[in-house]
Amino acid sequence: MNFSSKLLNWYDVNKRDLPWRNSDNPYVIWIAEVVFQQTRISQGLPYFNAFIKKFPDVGALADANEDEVLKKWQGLGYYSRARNLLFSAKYVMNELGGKMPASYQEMIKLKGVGPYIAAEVASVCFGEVVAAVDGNVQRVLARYFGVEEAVNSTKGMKIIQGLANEAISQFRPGDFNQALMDMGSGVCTPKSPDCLNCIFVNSCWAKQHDKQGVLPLKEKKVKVRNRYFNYVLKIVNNGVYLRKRPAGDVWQGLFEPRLIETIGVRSEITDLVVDVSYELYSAKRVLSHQRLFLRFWVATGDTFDYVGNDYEWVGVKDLKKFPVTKSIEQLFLSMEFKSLFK
DNA sequence: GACGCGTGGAT
DNA sequence: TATCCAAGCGT
Repeated sequence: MNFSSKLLNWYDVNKRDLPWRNSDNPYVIWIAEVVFQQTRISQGLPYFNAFIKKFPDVGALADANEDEVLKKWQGLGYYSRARNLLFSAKYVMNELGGKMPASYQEMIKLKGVGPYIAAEVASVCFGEVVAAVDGNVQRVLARYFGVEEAVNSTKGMKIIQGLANEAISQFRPGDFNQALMDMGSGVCTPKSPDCLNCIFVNSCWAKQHDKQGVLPLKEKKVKVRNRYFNYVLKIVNNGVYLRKRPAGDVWQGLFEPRLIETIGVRSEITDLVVDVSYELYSAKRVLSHQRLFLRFWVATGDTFDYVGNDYEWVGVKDLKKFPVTKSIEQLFLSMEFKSLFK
């Protein structure tokens, strides 16, 4: 039995029961693929469900404004995904007469849809024989076929794509793609793969050569940038003002208290922010591409120019009210100030 | 092709 | 605690 048939037999018994698995609605599959881009199932699942509930079809999404969409995305990360979804939904309504694309070539024209998502939607929804190569597929194929080229290099990606194109089922391309993903997610995992329970234990190149802990090879890391964020809280009418973060930076379009960014950890912040009652909390938060050092302050009195004119402040009616208690600390600890807007 | 983009779980 | 990294894509 060939690779594809064996894989599909395994999938028929072991496929995961996920909310979008029994759907061939391209809108639903599209949303799912975007939500779970670089994101674990456990982390994205509640967001996917809430998003589909709030925006059940492409028309509903297109009718939303950016704040509404971002609100459903808050806490998930990679916020340009949400903005691209909205942009593309409007594109579908305005340019495609409200009808979702019906092919790989049409799908990939959507902003935020690349080769992987286009192939996934096309194979699952339209039965197109196109291999969807993501991190899972890279790993499974690199190990099974013994690809020793770095999978994130151009050469390595072409090799993997070629192997996937050869292996894909002509009859069940969508199931094939999802089966490889389930295999990579549950059996052929990045660390300590479950080789003894793998159907390919006797034919996997990496297993035969004891290289399953080494493959797939990857090239270098991205560098991390340090930044220092000093948040200054001033309680006004039992609420705190938030601003919308500007374009071209982290947390774009989300809300935050008054921010003073410094070059390093600076004690002069007390010179900038006069009449500070106390430093509420000091912490650092590590992102994958930036290391943010966050410090929180509480300002009292009128000497601190809280309502600056350098950015858009939110109206008083939208303020979340809370007393100056430890709850603020917990609010910041959990970064929930991003979710103040209900 | 290189770089930027977010969060939370695992080790 | 520090590091890695998980269903990619846009610029």
